[in-house]
Amino acid sequence: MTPDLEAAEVLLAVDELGSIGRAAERLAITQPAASARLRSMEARWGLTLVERSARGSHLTADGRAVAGWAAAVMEQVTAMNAGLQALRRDHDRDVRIAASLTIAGFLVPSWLGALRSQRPDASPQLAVVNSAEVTERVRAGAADVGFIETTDLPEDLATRRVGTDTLAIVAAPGHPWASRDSPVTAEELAAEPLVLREPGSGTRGTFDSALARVPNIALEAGSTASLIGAAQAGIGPAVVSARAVRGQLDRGELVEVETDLDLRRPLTVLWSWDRRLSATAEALLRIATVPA
Amino acid sequence: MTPDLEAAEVLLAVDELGSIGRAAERLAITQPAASARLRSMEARWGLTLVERSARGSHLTADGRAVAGWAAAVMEQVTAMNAGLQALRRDHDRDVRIAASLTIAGFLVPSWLGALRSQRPDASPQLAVVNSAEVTERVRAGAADVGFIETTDLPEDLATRRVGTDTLAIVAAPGHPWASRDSPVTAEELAAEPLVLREPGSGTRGTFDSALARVPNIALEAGSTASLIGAAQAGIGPAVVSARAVRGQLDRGELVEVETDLDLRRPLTVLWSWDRRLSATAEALLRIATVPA
DNA sequence: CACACCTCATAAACTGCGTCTATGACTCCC
DNA sequence: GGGAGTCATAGACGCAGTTTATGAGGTGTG
Repeated sequence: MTPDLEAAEVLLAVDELGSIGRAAERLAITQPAASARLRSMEARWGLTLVERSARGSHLTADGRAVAGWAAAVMEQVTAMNAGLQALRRDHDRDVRIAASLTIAGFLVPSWLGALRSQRPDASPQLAVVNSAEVTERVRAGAADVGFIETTDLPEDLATRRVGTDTLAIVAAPGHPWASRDSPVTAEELAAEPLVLREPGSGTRGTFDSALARVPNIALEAGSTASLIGAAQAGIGPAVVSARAVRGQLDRGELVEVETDLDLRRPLTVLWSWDRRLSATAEALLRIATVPA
Repeated sequence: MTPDLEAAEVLLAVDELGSIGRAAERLAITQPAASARLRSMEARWGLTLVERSARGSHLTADGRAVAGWAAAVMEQVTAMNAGLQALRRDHDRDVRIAASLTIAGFLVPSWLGALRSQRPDASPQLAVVNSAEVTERVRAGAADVGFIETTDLPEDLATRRVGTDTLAIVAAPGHPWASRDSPVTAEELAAEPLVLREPGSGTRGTFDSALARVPNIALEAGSTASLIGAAQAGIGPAVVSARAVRGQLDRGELVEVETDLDLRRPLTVLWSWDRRLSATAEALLRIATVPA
């Protein structure tokens, strides 16, 4: 089901280096091994991805398309690895990060990747907790920097805006709202049974205050994946971070429903005035607060 | 370097099914195998991802974060597989798709994934060629549907808007433009040596006509990856599809430069009036033209 | 024009990882 | 206290992918 990843790595290396042998060297395997990986991938799919010649190898048109997809895969894999590495409770860490689930899921791994390339020596530590707990940890010094997605910021901590998260209302393609032309109003939203995160989460807080009413609950769940699954299953429209459903929207598995409500919320980084940030923490801050 | 993918699959299945044994069943392996995969992943990273109990297993907080990242990875893998499958020159295919590189790279695989889930029997065939060639193939009947990203549409074919692609001007963080507050003007763009796609590509065509001048070339390359690499290396600002650099922007490896120019362009699907579309082709069309 | 140098492919042996079968320990619940 | 579920452990097996060693083909050069 999930093969070819090593082969895809070879493909990318060949694209960059122009030769199977040098690609092998880069990946620290022998040339026949690299060759075999490529050949088995080509055989599996019945495609010719690489044009071999006596003066090196270059990708075919198909190969270039596949390389593009492979790069996207590798990007996610790298992000996951960066996240995993940071999740490890380590001895000599450099930056202790606390982040809420949404930010940890969709932004932190990218930042960690960038941090790692800027400062290979850095060993960040990541804790994934809810927004309130993030604030608490930063205040207590258990985390050096914290990332939250709530609108009300603590007064006693240093804050800086790092971006915007937009909530999306998404419905299965068969849902009546999927084919509306007019935005859904707050009244309608309050009347419809919805699929929501649990109270206490930043996502839910944002939605509740934008709605200014008590929502009607079809299902409450703690993980984004569950919400998405429920919406797809037709249990009801779900309210989730737009970033989390980009794939499903592109694929037409879910449809975004327009609304009157302002569902944007600032993403904020927190740190304590009292403690000075390490150089690594400052670098992370700089990466995160890139001029959007 | 790229391990744990099978372990990540187990993790996702455990999250969904609540038990290692049932996860194993879903993945068509035995329970000890699934257990071993998980344990080796946990050992590798020094984390506890799954809380085992006599009444089943559920993810820890760390596990939930990892599962989110894993889902993103699997999504890309699925997209790549769908693309690979469609790339295969097949005998009994159902829809022959032609798409330009940008669309093939970032949208088609998602659509194919959705198509596959709607019509598991479908066997789409994908050709990745430039915009002019796409039109030609549809006209000649060598492709059933074509996707292009140029503004001038052929009069003799049926067309429908499927979305918008926005070009982004991106520069390395060290580049002077990276820290500007004012948009870059057409004059400035024309004066600066830029990293661009080759003439004839849809991307280049859009840029040239928006610029309405002859650009100054720092480097011309045929693949998006090369452009990105060149921009990161500081050879000059690059002009690429915004979708292609989302990761680099999030990670702060590149910075988007604001501009006066309108760099949006419609994405269009083409087909021939003469030939009737297969049911599968129609389904694909419906997926692609989801109400944005 | 021949030789050196690069490319990639082939062949055979080996290593080891991951899997399966079989079993056991534990917890919960009736 | 038995039964039904959970997951872990142990040992044997099989095979996939690797390495080393070699060969074949094209390119360029003195």
